[in-house]
Amino acid sequence: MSDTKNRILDAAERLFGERGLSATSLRAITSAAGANQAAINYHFRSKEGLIWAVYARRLGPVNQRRLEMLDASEAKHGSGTLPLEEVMEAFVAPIVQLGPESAFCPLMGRMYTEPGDFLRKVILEHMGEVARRFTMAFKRALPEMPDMDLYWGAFFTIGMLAHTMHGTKLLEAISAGRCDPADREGIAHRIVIFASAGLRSLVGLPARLTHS
Amino acid sequence: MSDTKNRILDAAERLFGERGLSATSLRAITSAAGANQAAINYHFRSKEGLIWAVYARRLGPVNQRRLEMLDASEAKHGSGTLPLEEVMEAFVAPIVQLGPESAFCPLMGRMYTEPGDFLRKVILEHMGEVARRFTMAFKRALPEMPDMDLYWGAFFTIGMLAHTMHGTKLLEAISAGRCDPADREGIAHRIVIFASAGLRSLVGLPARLTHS
DNA sequence: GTCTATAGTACGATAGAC
DNA sequence: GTCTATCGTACTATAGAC
Repeated sequence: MSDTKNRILDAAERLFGERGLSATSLRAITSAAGANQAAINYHFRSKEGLIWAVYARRLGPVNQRRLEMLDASEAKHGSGTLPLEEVMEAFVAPIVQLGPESAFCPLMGRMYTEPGDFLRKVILEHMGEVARRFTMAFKRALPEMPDMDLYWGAFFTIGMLAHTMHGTKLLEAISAGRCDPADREGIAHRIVIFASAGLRSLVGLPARLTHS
Repeated sequence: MSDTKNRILDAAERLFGERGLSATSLRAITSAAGANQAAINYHFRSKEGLIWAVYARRLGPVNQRRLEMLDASEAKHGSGTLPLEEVMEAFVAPIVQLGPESAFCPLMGRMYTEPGDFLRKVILEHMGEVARRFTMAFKRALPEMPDMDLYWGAFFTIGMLAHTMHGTKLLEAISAGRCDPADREGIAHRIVIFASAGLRSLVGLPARLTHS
């Protein structure tokens, strides 16, 4: 792959993350990459083609690592029940540990909230296998849990995760700078603990809706 | 307030929510509102002025309701410990129950993730009082909890909430349409239960980080 | 594979009549 | 308070030389 192509991908990843997809012009990207305006059209055909390539370059490895960790957990526990925290960690750790220095994090965090239909195709293409495998795994980890509660819990978990990936400026504001966003292992563990406890708490929810 | 001004606000709220802030042109807004291009400049001075007005119109009432519910809870329990679920409900319910028909929901959901510095000023202006009051309330609900864990938990809770506000298309995809996003009371209760359990689970976390 | 040059369109903002 | 008309700028995409 040409050097120019990679420089464009790097610049696009950073600028898309900082300014959003629609607010980032191809001019700004080629300028930051030290490339010519026409290079994007040559290498990626269009702005959408570039966006697709930016996501594809990072999502593949992250999802591969997720599935590897899940494979390891399933191999370890045979056909028995899977520990919820282990499944959750396989889902959470590979993306959290991209690290705060990765320019891809804000894009990962906005993957589900960026407007436009185009990103949906990216999600469908890249997340299908992960969604299937982890849905099965969560059911093996919480066999007594009704499917509906599990769907809600997975939805909430993805929300926490996306919000955390997008950025920790809000966390620094909330904590007046006392929480350390660079501690990726701590973040991953906190998400695993919080989401696992939250997921378990939804079991048999209707009976508990009377708390108020 | 003039009729045109309100029609512009309604159209802007809807289009900003559907397409994002930077991808929505003032032309599209005035066209949808049946107003003249120049009307936005007359009423709101600029695109940023319009965005500010769109947020201000909805954030005020939501945050007022949050504080009212918190006031009621504090009045009920005197100077004692506050029930965590009650504080959480005061924070969550007023925004969740905007209802899926409210065009403001996606904007609320992207409030923390839309790129650009301008929205930060909106947040600072409108969320300061809520942040102060609820930080104190959560500490009263979980007096034994270290501040740091509480900040993390609040951060995660805001993430779940924002993600849920933004839209439930992902939830419908996950659940194959079997979860009902129109059941706002059910959503609010699920968030309250999930986030409260998650928050409690973070207490004394370091000792439990050895699970893996 | 990289460049220059440009077509064709859309943008935010404003001036000035009514 | 609402209109028409327009300025100046920025955009994506492409054609065609090298």
